[in-house]
Amino acid sequence: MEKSYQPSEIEQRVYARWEENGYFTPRGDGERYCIMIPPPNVTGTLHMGHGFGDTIQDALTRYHRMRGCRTLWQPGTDHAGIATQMVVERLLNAEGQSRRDLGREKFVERVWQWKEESGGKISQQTRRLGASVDWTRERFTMDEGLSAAVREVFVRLYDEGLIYRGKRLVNWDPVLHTALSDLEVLSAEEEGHLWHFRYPLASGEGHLVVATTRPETMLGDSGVAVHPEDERYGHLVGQEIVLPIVGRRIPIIADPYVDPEFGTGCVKMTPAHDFNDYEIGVRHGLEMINIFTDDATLNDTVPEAFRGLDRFVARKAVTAELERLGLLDKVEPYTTKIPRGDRSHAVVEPYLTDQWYVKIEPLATPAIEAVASGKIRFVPENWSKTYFEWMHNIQDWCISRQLWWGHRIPAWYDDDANVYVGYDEADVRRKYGIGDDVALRQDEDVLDTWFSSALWPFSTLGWPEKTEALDDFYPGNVLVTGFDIIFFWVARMIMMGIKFMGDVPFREVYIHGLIRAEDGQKMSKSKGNILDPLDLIDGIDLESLVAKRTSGMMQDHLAPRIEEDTRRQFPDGIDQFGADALRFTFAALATTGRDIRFDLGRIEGYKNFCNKLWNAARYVLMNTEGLDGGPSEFTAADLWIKARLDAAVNAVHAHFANYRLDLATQTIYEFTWHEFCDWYLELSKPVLQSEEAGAALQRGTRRTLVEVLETLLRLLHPFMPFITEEIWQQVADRAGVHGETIMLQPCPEASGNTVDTEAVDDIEWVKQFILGLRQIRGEMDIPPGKALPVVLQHASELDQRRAERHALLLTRVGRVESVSLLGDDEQPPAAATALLGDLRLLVPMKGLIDVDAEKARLGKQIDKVRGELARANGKLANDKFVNNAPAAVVEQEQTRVRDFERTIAQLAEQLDKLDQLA
RNA sequence: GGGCGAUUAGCUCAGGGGUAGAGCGCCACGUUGACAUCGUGGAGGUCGCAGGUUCGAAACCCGCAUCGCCCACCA
Repeated sequence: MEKSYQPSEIEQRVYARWEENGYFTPRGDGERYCIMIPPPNVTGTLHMGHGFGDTIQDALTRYHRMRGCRTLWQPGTDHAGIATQMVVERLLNAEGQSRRDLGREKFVERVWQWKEESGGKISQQTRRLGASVDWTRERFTMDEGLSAAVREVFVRLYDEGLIYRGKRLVNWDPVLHTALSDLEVLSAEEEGHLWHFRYPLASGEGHLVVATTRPETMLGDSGVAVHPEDERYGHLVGQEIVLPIVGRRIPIIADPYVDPEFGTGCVKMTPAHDFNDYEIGVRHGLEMINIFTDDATLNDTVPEAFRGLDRFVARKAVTAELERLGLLDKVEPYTTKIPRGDRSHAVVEPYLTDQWYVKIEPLATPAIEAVASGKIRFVPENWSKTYFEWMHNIQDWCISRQLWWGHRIPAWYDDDANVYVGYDEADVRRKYGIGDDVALRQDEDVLDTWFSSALWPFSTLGWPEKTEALDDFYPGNVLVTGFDIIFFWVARMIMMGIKFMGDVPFREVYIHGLIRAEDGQKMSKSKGNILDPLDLIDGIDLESLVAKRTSGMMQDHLAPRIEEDTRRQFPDGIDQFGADALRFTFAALATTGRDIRFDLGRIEGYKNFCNKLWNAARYVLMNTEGLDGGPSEFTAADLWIKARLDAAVNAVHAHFANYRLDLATQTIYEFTWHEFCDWYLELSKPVLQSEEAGAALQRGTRRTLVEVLETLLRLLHPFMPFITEEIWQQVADRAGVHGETIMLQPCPEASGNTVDTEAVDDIEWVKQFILGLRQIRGEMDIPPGKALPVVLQHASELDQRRAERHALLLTRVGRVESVSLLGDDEQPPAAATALLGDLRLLVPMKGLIDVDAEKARLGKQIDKVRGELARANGKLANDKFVNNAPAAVVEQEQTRVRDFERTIAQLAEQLDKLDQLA
């Protein structure tokens, strides 16, 4: 074995072997276990969020596979309609072309081509993480099979009246030229203005003042609303306004929506371009005047002078014109929420168009019930509140998008604009009895990407065909995802799963946090603070990192700043940490909080942990060569480490059951480093290296070394698959375990052996003994190599027996030169002291130890214990405590007081002795 | 406006009615036969603030402050 762990040499070779041998495919006839991967964008690259989610899912998958489950982790990718289309359009633009130049068919071909080019990338990156997904079942949301599922769902929902087409106000993205769902619109506060305009009354006498943040929309006004009980305006309701510039007569209406306290209490109504106005407009039969084109430039319904103007240009023009007319009352600075498309960042326009909708209420009701009844459990539980909050206020889902990349809507129109929905044109003709003489053309629109994602838990398993896979793996066990897509995806899968499979798509939803940069900022390209999981695995030099972070920037002016920050934060680039260290870090950070700051210190620490494990394995291998099956005897240390291992195994199982992977990793780390390496390996050395220990004892220790290591590797494997496989291949045979791969070995279970408490207590005693000496050594500046004579005072029979029995350990590990007993009537020598209960360890000074230093040390210890004693005594002096606290607690407190007093007495006595010496 | 969360060691975070924890960092010492990617010892905290419940609160309850997120939204 290499002297240190070199991940790069191992990982890719090991993964290739797993994949070639088909280890990721479900096997056996154990209980079913299934996780559906949240499909990443097919043209995307792996980011920290994927790394995190994949790590959690892989740990769960490997754990259950090792527990004997017939396990499927279903992989695949999403066509990501808007995102992908935008990327390809940008590529085209760089070539000086637009998608319109190409035409729909050519463009879609081009996207497929791009998908083929880049589509494998994220899958390759997922492999680098060690993800044990079943690649043979990899799916893509636009595969033929999944597309069939989409059509099936659409047709069935339509036939049931749960999908309808309607002309309504939608969120329109004037840059991408498509409708968006409510979820794809992000509102943020931006600074603007509030304009107050005078609208003259048609009677010729006076005016009303209305306020608006969007002056240009006044060209589409079809009313002015006041509150019904507003006495200032009551007499005007029913009268008319002459809309300035346009000259249209529009009514003054009364509607309770209006807040009389705000502004003047008069609101201009633009029902075709504002969601609230639309509602009111519908109630009052106001005219819906669409003043925009698809680009959000003014159309021909407005006065000629304004036609063709962009909305923001029009805003200035309208304001100027009203001012010229003397109708501008005032302008105030005003901060308001501006809705923008989540992809294009263009200001979204409420726009009247024909779109397809899913009638959501009938689907939402059982989906709410599924969570309320506990059929689906959120982890952490809190997220169910978020889910309910949204589901109770859910609106019909706009599913049509005016894009070219996606699932084309299976609807056809005849020349009279009648709609027919079916699987394909032939089906439509059959279904509706339409002859070949009638021309049909298919709807131009595609479906929202999330429509196909919503079917993922069953479409990937072959639905609507009745497949074995569906029987096997629906419903899945757990969905692992970030909270940002609970609405987009989780809720919709639940609705569709219940609707079409008659059962929920998964039993549990594990929601994890967002990975943030070290300073708590969101990682983003424009901030230049992105960490690429692959760079953490492979390492990257500074120049490459700078180039990567500053290239392809949307805003070039940020580049120098990013370069500077990057050079400061990573003067030497990023080290190679390996996939195991990265995964372990993710798992260790998977706490219940919302966001996770990625800490480079942690990954470095866990890389060291890999190295620690590697070297522990080297030690074990060096010492177990030629281990035979002869008779074995076990030392107390052997029995102790097995008991500790059992405890760790049990804890890890419990933590998995609660999805507390952070605690699971912590348990393993603690056991591996601080029990197995720090103590057991050290305690094994005297046995293996000593001539006195018999062959049987040595064999027992060697056997224990290799068996504990082999078990530990299996326990750790879900988190660190590569290094554990690599070591296991060399260790397994010696441990008497045979198999092709650690992946398919059983997960460790506690041995079920009753704990040998005598052995465990002995070793704890030995540890305390050695720790006491080390403390003296450390604080007294005694060279660690210097063997110390130790005098035992107040040694019980048990102490004496232990000292004899474990003399070898004390000598070799504790560097004890000799152990002698002090008789009750003997004067103790001047010595440094450590306490082990009643037992006093004395290290005679003999010029070794500085008296003043030891006095200072004892004084410090006494102070510390006195503080504790005072507190405990305070409690016991309190009658209320003594009378009310449980007896066990009181008793415990009394015991502590006795211990403290004894300790202080012993230390004080020792201090006295040193004082007399002076 | 409604909802959710956070506030614990220098940093990143666990914990949770009865003794304040980890990793990293820091200080000192160390070429001990796995490992200097290491070992040994050490320093370091009034658990955001103020009330309440309790014999006992860092933990439970109420309020406040600061930070963050989600949803809705007054033109």
